[in-house]
Amino acid sequence: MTDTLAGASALSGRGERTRERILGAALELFRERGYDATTMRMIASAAGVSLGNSYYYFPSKDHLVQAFYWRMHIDRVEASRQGLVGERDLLRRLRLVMRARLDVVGPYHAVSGTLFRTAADPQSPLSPFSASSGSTRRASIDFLRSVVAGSDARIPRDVAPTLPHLLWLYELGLVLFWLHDRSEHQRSSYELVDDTTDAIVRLLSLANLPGLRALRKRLLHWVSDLIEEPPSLPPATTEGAEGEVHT
Amino acid sequence: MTDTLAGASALSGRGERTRERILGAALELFRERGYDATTMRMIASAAGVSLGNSYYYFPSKDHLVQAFYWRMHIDRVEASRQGLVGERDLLRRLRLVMRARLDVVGPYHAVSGTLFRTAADPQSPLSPFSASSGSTRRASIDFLRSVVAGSDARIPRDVAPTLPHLLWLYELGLVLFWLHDRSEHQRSSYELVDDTTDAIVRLLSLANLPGLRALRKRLLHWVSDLIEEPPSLPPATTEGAEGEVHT
DNA sequence: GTCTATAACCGGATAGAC
DNA sequence: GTCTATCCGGTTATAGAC
Repeated sequence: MTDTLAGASALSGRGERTRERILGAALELFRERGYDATTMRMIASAAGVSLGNSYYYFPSKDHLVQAFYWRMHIDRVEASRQGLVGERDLLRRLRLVMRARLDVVGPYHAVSGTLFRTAADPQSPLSPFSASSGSTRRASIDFLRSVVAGSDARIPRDVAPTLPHLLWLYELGLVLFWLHDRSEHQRSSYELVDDTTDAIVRLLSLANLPGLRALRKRLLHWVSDLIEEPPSLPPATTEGAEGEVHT
Repeated sequence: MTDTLAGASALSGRGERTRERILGAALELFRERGYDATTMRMIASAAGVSLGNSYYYFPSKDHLVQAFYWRMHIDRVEASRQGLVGERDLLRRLRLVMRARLDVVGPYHAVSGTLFRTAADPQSPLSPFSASSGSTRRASIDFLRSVVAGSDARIPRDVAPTLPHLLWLYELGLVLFWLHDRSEHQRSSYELVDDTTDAIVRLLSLANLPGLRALRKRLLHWVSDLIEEPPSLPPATTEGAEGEVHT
């Protein structure tokens, strides 16, 4: 139950539209003025609602960021849809979706550092690894799984189940690089996509080489350590008790 | 001039002691209650100074975190000193200093996520890549250079100049893993140190293999992209004009 | 359930007097 | 260098309207 908030949830038509107006105003202001310089009071007035009402839909400023992540996921899936149809080559499919990933966040490059700030804290609900990021995380991993599954590549049996998680981690690293990318239009990041997707596909085809088998075991071990779902919370508590960090 | 603040700077004896009292109180409170729950008012009163006076020494709460980073660097160098004496084996030297890195931050594990939060923003002066982190960054890289130089390992000519930077990046990744490490006493992170320092030394000895030469070029290219000193600011401005993100 | 309006609290940051 | 007073914005609380 810590997890429902990402998407549209169950809101009547009117509420839905209000929520959308607030989120839209927020994202626009974030892009224009940055995160810190955008006050909740501004967002409310730009959306034409009261401050209190903003908090009705988004319990905190951070929740707007969470909604932003979800939006980016949706947009990215949408942006890749066309290109994926009929494309069976794994390299091309990976390149496509990773480029799409960068495309959708592109307009937010200047703010993204600040937006991701909170996400860097593992204790924060906004951490990509947290329970409350679960829906976005799972949706992303599922998407990546479908990207692989839709290709004609043969994936080694033991790698297959972990591969989507690995790709998700890779994507996280990519975004981290992108954040620090000072080249114009983040061209470097796009080049990095080309280079690394290529490397990934190569490594996959080499994974059966005896010399790499040990390394592969190691890698899978470490990834599972990191990716493992956090221990489920005691069943008693129902509220969003994420560890009282944000007091 | 954006860079002086990390260490002790030029303060009279009294100021020096006051600064130290404030920093000490802050770090203690951070460990005990976490970053967010520790208010500047608490820090000031624990240090026996007024709120305003705290701000005289640390222009923002973030600056306390910057001082924390510097302190960690110092402590880590100190913690490694003994063990490095007389040790010429590169693997052992690396393992030693990386373990020391984890040792010194250990007591801060619970808070570190929050402390590193701001650091995740590339625009923030606290970013490890920023100009104002320059002194700590350079000191760390210099230290790593000395760790390599003090060993009897032969480093390929083209790798040698970049190796300290590479190790610094590796260390960053290590700390990132450590942040998310939920094993008791972060044992996983220590195992990761053992595994990866080993891998690094192996890779170094293999770097001359023809198959790896292209990969090496690639890697060095990407690292230089990331590590490159940010373009120096226009000479006119003297103040800490880091990009007005924190308003 | 959706929304407004308003006041208040709290903590980071600043101004300016001593 | 040190203080007190004040501002500003995220957040909460309340009380009530549609």
